[in-house]
Amino acid sequence: MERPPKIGKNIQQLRNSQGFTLNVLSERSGVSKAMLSQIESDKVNPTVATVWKIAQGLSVEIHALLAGSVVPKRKFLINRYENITTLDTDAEGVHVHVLSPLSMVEDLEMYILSFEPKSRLDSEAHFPKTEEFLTVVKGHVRVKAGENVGDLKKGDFITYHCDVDHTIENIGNSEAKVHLVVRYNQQIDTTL
Amino acid sequence: MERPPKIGKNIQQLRNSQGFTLNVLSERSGVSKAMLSQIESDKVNPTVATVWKIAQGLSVEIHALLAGSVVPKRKFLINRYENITTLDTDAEGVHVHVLSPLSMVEDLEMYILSFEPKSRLDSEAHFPKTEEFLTVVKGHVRVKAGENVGDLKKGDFITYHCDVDHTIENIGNSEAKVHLVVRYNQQIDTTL
DNA sequence: AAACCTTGTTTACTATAATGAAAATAGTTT
DNA sequence: AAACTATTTTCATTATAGTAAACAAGGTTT
Repeated sequence: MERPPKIGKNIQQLRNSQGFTLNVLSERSGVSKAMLSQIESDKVNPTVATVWKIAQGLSVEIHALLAGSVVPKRKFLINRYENITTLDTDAEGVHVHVLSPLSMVEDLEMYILSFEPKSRLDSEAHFPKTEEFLTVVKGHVRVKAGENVGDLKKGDFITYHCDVDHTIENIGNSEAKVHLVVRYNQQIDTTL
Repeated sequence: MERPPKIGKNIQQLRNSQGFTLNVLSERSGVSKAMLSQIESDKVNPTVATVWKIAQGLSVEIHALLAGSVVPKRKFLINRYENITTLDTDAEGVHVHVLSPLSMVEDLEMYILSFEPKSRLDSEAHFPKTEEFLTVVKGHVRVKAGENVGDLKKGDFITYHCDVDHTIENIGNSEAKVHLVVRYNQQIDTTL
């Protein structure tokens, strides 16, 4: 996005798709229909509060209205096993395979983690709102996130927030392997 | 988010974290420092265009500034293998394990797909901007997305947009298994 | 086709976002 | 601590977002 987003079309499209008239949306959102009309034709420069009220009336996130009409780039990227970068962690016996090359996706990272017997990976609290999604591919692991603990076996799935210290450890006596998705919600949280 | 977002703290925090003064940010963004000061203390109700300019000056997406200060719910949800819902698809020999229960995550879905020999899964074009991230856990598969084709073996990773018809098929003579992440970018696209 | 209704636009006005300059506050140096 | 500098806040003014009411355009009904 190189210039301020034109949100008029987005709003109009959403309004029409839900079959709302300007009057209806005006009632639902608390924004005058005159303003709605002008916003839809990009004649004015609405405030955040107004756009937010419109989003409420349309039952969508404000992001949906601000999204620029960017032509989707059609992606088709293969990352071969032999090309996958393998990080050796500071933790003994833990190997990290980075599936998603950096900048492939804005806010998602995917890894395969392999744990030798009795090895563990300690992570400090990430940025607020970061969450991890872990699927056990092989073996037995224990996941701790803050106060919480869970033992998992092959095929189990867990999701947790990682704004607290968390660890993954191999509790079996053979190699363990997990598939890990980390989502960075780069939203700023002021409550911390 | 139940009321219009208070963006002042977000901006101030980001500005400070980058070591910018109001003057610097004013120059970088083209917004007067007086306005910046008032916005940061939530005394005014800025325009979308203004907030967007500030985001530019801070080198972040506008979304980062609008994010509400919601207290993060700390998630720790385990989905045991035996409880995982298994869908039998219309496709013969393809089994879908839904790792992430619906509504666990807004816009991410995770699956383990198992393919008996010679089986395949055809998917129609999803909503615009949907992307899939596939890791081969076992066996050999061929992925097609529109014009593109790729053969993958265990450990390979691929990401592709799926606003076109796409298929995943087992091209080996034993069971194949893949880990699939689907991300629904529910942003509105006006160019279609 | 005139009267009526429904939906969207334009107009006149008010409230307030945005600006530049001045005042205040905080932080350093002599 | 006074003098100086850097940073933020307040003030007075201008530009414009937002509103309510009138207007215009399209479609139905009688």
